[in-house]
Amino acid sequence: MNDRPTTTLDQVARAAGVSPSTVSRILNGTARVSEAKRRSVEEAIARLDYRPNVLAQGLARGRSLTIGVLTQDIASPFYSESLKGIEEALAGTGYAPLFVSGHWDAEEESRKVALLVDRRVDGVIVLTGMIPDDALIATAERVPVAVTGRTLAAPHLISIDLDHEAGAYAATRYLIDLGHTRIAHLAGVQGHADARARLAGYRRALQEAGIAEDPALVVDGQFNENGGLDAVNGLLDARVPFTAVFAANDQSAVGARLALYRRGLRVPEDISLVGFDDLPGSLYTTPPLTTVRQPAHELGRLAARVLLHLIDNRPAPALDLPMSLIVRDSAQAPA
Amino acid sequence: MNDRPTTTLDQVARAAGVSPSTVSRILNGTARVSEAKRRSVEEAIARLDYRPNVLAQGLARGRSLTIGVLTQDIASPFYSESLKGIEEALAGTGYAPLFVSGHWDAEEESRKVALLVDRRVDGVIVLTGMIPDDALIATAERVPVAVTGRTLAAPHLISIDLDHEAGAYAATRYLIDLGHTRIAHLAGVQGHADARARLAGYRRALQEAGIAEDPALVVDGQFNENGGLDAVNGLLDARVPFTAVFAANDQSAVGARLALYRRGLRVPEDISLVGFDDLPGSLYTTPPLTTVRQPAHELGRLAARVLLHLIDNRPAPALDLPMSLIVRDSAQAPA
DNA sequence: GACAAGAATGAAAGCGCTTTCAAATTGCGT
DNA sequence: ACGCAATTTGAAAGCGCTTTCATTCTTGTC
Repeated sequence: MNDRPTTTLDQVARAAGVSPSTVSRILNGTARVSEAKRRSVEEAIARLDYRPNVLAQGLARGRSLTIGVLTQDIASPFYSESLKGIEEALAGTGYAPLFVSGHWDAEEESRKVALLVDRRVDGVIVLTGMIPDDALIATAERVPVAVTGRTLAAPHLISIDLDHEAGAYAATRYLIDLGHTRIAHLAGVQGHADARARLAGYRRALQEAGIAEDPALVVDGQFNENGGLDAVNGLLDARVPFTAVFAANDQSAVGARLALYRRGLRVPEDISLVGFDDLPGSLYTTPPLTTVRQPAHELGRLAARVLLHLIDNRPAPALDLPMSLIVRDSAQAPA
Repeated sequence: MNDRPTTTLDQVARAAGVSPSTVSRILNGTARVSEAKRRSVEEAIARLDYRPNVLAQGLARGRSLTIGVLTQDIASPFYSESLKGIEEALAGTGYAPLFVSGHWDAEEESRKVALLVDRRVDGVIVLTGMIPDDALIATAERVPVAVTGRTLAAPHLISIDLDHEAGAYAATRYLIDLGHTRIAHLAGVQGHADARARLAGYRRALQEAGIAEDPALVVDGQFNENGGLDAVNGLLDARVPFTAVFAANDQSAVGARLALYRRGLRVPEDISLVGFDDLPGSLYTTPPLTTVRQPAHELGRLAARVLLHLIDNRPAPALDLPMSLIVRDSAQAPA
């Protein structure tokens, strides 16, 4: 660019015949100012179309009015709901969210968090992720942090976790109560905490029902469509008998559903299917998917609110968010 | 926060026994510096764990290294692909994207653009939207703008548009070539330019094929799942005969598909279905959706690249991106 | 009507960095 | 060994705003 006719606070001050301090005071309501000057300044602001430079304000005040948000994939149907929740919670507070993606890579996540810190964000929200606890605790020494998907306590750090184990238990239990005993599980990404917890819930439900776990029934679903597709194909090819599948997330459930469709297996008449997450789209799959609802949107909202409280040292609001089974049409009693 | 032990460039300079200018020069490679000082400064930086304050840099240089991105809904499956493309194109350039959402409201879009300008972003990308052309041209006077979804020419403003009419024509033509003559169209949001263009393409294909347009066949699909669902239900309830539906976007196609499923109508055996957009999920619907591919990801990438070129006055790269019909399994010749 | 207390205002320093400008250093030719 | 140009370096002035501190102007009080 070449031509940028930005008008500054000094110009406004001069135009209004007052000092810069006065203009600043009026802008921020920092102190009482005589009606006459106020009017004259406001007039000058309007006339010159003056807009404060947020960067300069940030530098002077030592706060950027920006919240850094580390997500894994900005296009992930699940996390983007949380982003939306964050955006919503921040709307009207003056803070703007700065989103960065870690792509499920601890290294990259660390780099991105560093980027946020370099930009002097006033707080950081970490939506799950593989970044180690210590790294998080360390950044919490420089800037308040709110993290989801793990339980962790440290100064200037607050964590919000949901009970994935319980959610998975409820889903599996539901299938068992329907009469299923051969329930396949499409497990999530190895090493991912949520994946582990969901598997554990699946196991506990089986165990409580006195159903011996068949290792052949738990296969890798990768948390994505293609993984679910491959997993079910594998099961079918290996002729492992099953009447239901509990997918570790909706995306792999959708993949599973397609695999079944291709083999001419009907859902839920031949095979019952239950997912996890309750993505917006899961309401419109054929048939609509029975799934465990994760309040992604609320989670984002809550994380943002909690962080704001942390930033100005107010006591944090309540932190519990429920998981709930949403019964739709993709599961029924086995034939 | 209370304790923030940020180390500054001055401290580094003092620790290394040089002037701040020298440190700055080393940091930015702005000028040659003796090997000895360089080493000493680098050592000090490492020892103090110094990280430049990007805000301060921005203020001093007059550029924030931030690109503002106006999208409509950060959780939209379509636009988030573009966001990802933008993120990708910006990675490694030093620029970070600042995403804001306009929610398809001209007013809100304007406010959000203002917010971006106040934050002194170095450029703005507008992903479609309802904000009027003049408003865009006006902001282009303060900061370079790249806008998609419309054709517009102005200083410091570049637009990238795709040929929606042609895409819709191709989709409709495909159905006609398959032998369909009763083709319903689930139109997009009223007043939305893309919606209009797609409707026009549908009409042109019909016309060229000598098929008289039946007004009863074009219904409002609202660009979303529920709209598609309602639209098809309406069609079915009104007993309007049709053998195929061309939805103005994939989301409404998914809704349509569910409506058909609920009525026991098979896709594609009974009704053929074609969408528009090629969302990531459309590959996994049952059956996989035949649709017009919009290169959302590439569009984002291109917009970002073009903007970067605009920012430093380099000639812009080529701007054409193709729409293409992706044939999958949701359409076939009528029974 | 004089004086202390309070309110409104401005001067100036500073936030952390870049960059111009001038001074100090170096190298080189002769 | 000397002078000049080419380098390297530092001082200092911003970038646009906030905020402390001191000053001036009002009030209210006796």
